[in-house]
Amino acid sequence: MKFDKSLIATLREDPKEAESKSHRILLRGGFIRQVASGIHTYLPLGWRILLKISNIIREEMDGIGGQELLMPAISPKELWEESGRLQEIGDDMFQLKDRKDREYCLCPTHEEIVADTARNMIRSYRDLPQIWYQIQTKFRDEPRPRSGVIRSRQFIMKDSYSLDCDEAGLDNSFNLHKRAYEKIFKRCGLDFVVVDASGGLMGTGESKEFMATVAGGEDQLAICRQCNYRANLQIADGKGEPASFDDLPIEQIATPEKRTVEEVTQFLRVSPQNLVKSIFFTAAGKDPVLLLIRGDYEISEDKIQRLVGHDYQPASAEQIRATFGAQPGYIGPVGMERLTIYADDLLRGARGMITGANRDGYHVRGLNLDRDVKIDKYVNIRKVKSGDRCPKCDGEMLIESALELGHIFKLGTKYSISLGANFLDEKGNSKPIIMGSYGIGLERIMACACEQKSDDRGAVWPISIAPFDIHLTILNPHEDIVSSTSKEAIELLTKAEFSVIIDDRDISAGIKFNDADLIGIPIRITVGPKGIKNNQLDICIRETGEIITASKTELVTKCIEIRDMLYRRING
RNA sequence: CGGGGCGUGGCGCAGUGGUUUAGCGCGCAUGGUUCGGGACCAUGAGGUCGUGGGUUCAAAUCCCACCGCCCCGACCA
Repeated sequence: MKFDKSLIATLREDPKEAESKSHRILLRGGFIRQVASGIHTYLPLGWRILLKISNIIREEMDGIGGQELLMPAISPKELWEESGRLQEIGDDMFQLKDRKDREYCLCPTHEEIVADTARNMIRSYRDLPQIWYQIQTKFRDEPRPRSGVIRSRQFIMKDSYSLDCDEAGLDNSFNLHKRAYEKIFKRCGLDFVVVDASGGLMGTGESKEFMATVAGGEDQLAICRQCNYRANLQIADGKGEPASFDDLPIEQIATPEKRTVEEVTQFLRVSPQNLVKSIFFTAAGKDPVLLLIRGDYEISEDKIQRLVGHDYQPASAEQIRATFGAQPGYIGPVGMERLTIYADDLLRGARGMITGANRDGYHVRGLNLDRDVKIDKYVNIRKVKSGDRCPKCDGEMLIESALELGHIFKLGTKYSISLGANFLDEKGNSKPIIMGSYGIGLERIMACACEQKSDDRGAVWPISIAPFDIHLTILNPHEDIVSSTSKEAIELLTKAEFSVIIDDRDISAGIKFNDADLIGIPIRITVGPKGIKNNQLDICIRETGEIITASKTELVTKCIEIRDMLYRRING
């Protein structure tokens, strides 16, 4: 492909809207173009990367017996009402009407369509197991798209779905996906870890996330320094140190305008460990719960929702005032026997604690959990913090920021039951199909490669997903000797099945080199009059900056060597 | 949804009530000189100053409303 005839517009300056590394590089290098918030055009260079990624994914999905199909991006609203997810997904769902006023959703994922297909096509245990997958555009009306392509409202996902007769079959499909995913991300040249994750709205079954460790990622992981325990911070468990203080009689103390843990600890000159935070959760039509946690920890909403249900949310200030007779910041468990109270297990037996007095401007001190409060249950509802001990091996836990590349879930029967996707087993009994669902964000792989592999000059694409293998930079293209040599080189390289982008623009060398660095093709070959005089072409490896010289006759062999070396570096 | 910021040729910006045709750098077009890490000269094209209303003799500039985009937070299969 010729550079000057292609739709590549590199920008000299960073576009002002781009903040994250990947967003800057993708915009500046002409890989993507933003059309609206969270909605992008993938320009030829970016699209070639996404196609390379798709091919790797296809190979590995086909390798585990996946069958590729394509479901519609648009679907009748009723399907989502049937599964109950219209309400769960809420405003994140893009919706539209046709000319007859019939209502549709733009699919954010496809469990409902899969279950609908299965209920019509799967009859017998003999039809199972199945793995269906597609590579398709998804829509989610994110409240805040960010970081370019990392959190967008329209994006490409490989989603697959497994259908099995029983749990053992699901385990098998799940493990097949786990291994395929490990191969996929490795082949894309990324550094990643597999962590325990929360099913969220997908269900409560086992789930694993494939996380790339990057600075400024959207998610946080708790990772043990010693063993292999690693989990999404939302669900991670850790051992903390219990803390207890002097046993004193309970008394009210004035804490005017001191609401937050920080304000109260400063005002009373105590440590955050000495405080008990009270968090009130409510759900429509259900009894509210009061949750207690020590001041030096944050609650994990995920753990709480697992405990009480996904419909529970933090209460509004009005609900808090109505129940406790005090403003948020001054509420506490004392005298609230009529409420269900769950306390974090680190608070078990704690004495001499400080908490809200259910009176504006006052806290109580000398709180003894065993003596002064009726705790219904002690459970772990806190987020791990750096320095906590690993639940498996007691090693030190670290918190790292990460980017979610893929997520695999054991759905079980959530969708097959709600949509009536059943099969007949050997004995002729009708049973719900056991499902799993498995997603990979394609643009996130592309962005992640930027985040992890680029340098201050621009992108450094892993050769497996690079838009081209070779960037041919032709200097002084009008000199006959240069043009004839470069023609020969192109012919040789093309014959050897390299994909080549050819830059013979009549502009200064520096621009061409800088563009090549920015675009980040793994191998750059320079053809110029100086080299030709010495019968040599320069081959530059983008990743290392290493320059290897080759004569025309050696060119192809050396490029093959370098390409193989770059692949070995990825695949080991 | 809360807080902050920004909308002026393709990109980055200046101009914040009164110099006739709204500037600058980059890019773009034409011609010429250059040519191994963002060269130079000359000429030229390109703008409803986000949108709508208002104030004024006069608005990119002041006021009001709306829209869009970015960042932090809330949220996030």
